Amino acid sequence: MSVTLADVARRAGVSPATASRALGGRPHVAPATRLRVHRAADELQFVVSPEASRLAGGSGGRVGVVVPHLAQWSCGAVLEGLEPVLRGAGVDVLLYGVGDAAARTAFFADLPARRRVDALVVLGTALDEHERGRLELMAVPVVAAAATGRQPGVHVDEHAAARHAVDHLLHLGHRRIGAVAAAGPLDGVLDGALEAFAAAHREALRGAGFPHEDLLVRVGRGASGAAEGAGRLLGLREPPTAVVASSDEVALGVVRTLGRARLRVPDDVSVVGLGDHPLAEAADLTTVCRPVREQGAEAARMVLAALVDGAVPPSVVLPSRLVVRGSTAPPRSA
Amino acid sequence: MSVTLADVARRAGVSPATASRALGGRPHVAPATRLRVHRAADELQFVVSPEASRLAGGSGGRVGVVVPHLAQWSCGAVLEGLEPVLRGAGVDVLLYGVGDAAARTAFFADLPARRRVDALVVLGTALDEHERGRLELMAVPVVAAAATGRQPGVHVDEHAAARHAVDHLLHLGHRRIGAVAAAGPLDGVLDGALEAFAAAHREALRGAGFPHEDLLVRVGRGASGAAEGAGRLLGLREPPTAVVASSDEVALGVVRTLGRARLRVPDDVSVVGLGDHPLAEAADLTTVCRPVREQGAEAARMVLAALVDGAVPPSVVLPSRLVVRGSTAPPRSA
DNA sequence: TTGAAAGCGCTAACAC
DNA sequence: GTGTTAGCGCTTTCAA
Repeated sequence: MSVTLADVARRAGVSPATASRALGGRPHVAPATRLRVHRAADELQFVVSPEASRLAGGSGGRVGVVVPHLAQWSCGAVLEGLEPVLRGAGVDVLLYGVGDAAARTAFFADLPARRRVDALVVLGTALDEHERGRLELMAVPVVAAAATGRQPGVHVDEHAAARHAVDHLLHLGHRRIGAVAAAGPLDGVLDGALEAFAAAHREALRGAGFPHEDLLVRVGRGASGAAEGAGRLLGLREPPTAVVASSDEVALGVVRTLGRARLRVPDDVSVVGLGDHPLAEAADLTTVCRPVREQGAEAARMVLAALVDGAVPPSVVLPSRLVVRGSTAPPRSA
Repeated sequence: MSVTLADVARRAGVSPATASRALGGRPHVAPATRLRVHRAADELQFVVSPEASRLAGGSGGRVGVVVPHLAQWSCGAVLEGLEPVLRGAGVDVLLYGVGDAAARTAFFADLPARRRVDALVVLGTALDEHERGRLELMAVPVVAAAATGRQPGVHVDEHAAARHAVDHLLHLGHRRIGAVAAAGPLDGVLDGALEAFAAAHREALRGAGFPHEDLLVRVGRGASGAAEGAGRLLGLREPPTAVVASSDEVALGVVRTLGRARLRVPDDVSVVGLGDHPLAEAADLTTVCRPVREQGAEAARMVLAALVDGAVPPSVVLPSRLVVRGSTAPPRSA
């Protein structure tokens, strides 16, 4: 079969216990012995059996990541930040997709992660009361990586992000700033984010003393939602000179609809997105960058800490940052 | 501590051995006994310890997924297809990111998956000789889910995909069809895909009897690459009336550059992408859809099969499909 | 059909 | 510093 620790010990001329200590980096091993053991392990291409190790009370952490929409770039980006930190600390990363409702229900009903992971990271999705209760049953630390939310974890201030966008347009001299709110990059799951978006738009305009009524349109997701939103804004008696969208995806849809109506961006209408989608640069879209990768890394650090003392560290809110590109300009009249 | 099998056995009034058989669905257990054991397990909320189970020779599959770029939507989509199939079969999915070169080298050097997984799925990346050798050392089935490639697994015919795109333009009446080849959605890792793209473009034009020299430009990745590509095509003595891009990302960059040059899509120039990016619909981009999700699901089925009989089933090539949207039209003169 | 016993490969006390 | 001993929680012969 496979090479075992006993093999290594024999070859190094020590007992399994010593070999274990040496390989595990634990104290009370003479440097020379440690070296011999390591050499033997290398020669034999030994790798510890995680099952045996854990069963015997060893460390070997594993964290489960609960992901709603893997194909969503932001989830991937968070994972991309998360994974190296975790793996660097020697912990395995288990994936649990809860994309459709059925899978989600099944996950929380069966808790397949039970006894398989030592901690959980929940990406970009708000848990309801019942789900939270189920997770508690696992008795492992849970950290969230999502939009502003009540669960302990790493969040991004969606309200501030939206404010950045609107403030940028106000700063450029726009007064009538439309807003298209559609299910965002996280696909309606960050419901809180949408509210924050609406509130930020209202506050910013009201604060500047400009009207905001009718300037926010709520639409369905996808290309059709964006098109509808742009259409409704355009149909206004006095159409806005600028538009903020609840996500870059929506923003791109708006740009396209504008183009169809023979309106140029940014000459005729400015558009700002939210999220700094990988394609935003190619599309030359002004947007607000959320530090998604960093969010993942930070969440990873939090679980790591939780793995040590069993308690989840205090929540963190990461800042977002305006990225000015070519889709915004001062209004025509200015 | 946790509820153990022994607890369940005691409560059901049987021996651990019987409880194990009953819970494991193995034969030689009286129906009544089986029922009692299951009931006891439910009442105690018992979940087997995977470590102990595996250590003792039980089943409990785990497959590792090696992913180059998690934030790339296509990787996420493949994962989204893969994960439910695997988890549905009761196997855990472990994530191994090999994004940057360092992580990649480290992965193949340390083989951290060794002894931790029973099979491996490699997403969208070609392995070199050495890497393949390292993987072999793990002595587990490996299936690829990538572009056309030599490794056994699930592939997509990149050549055919590019042909769909060019043929569509030819069909519309275009004769001068430019091609912008940049590191695609999988970021240069599918090197083979780029060659297939170039070859398909050349073949299609040559087959139709049209010139193709100078009509293919190879550029760097990112927005600047796309811009450069479009620029070079536009700078030709006789610029193309249509452009195919090696990915939707690049296509969008081309569209943007065209717009800056005051050229309308598709009125002045048609543009086709490759990949059916989630944003392609919002951007109204004609493209070729690769069945990424299905690719993941199929790969999952292959590993599942491999887990049973230890051998990887024969490779599969999935078809791609043209998706006509608003970025293509007959040429002006037509 | 069921139970008893023997490990799977490792780590953690506790002796030396 | 190092070896010895005793399990971790399960599955699996082998006997009953």
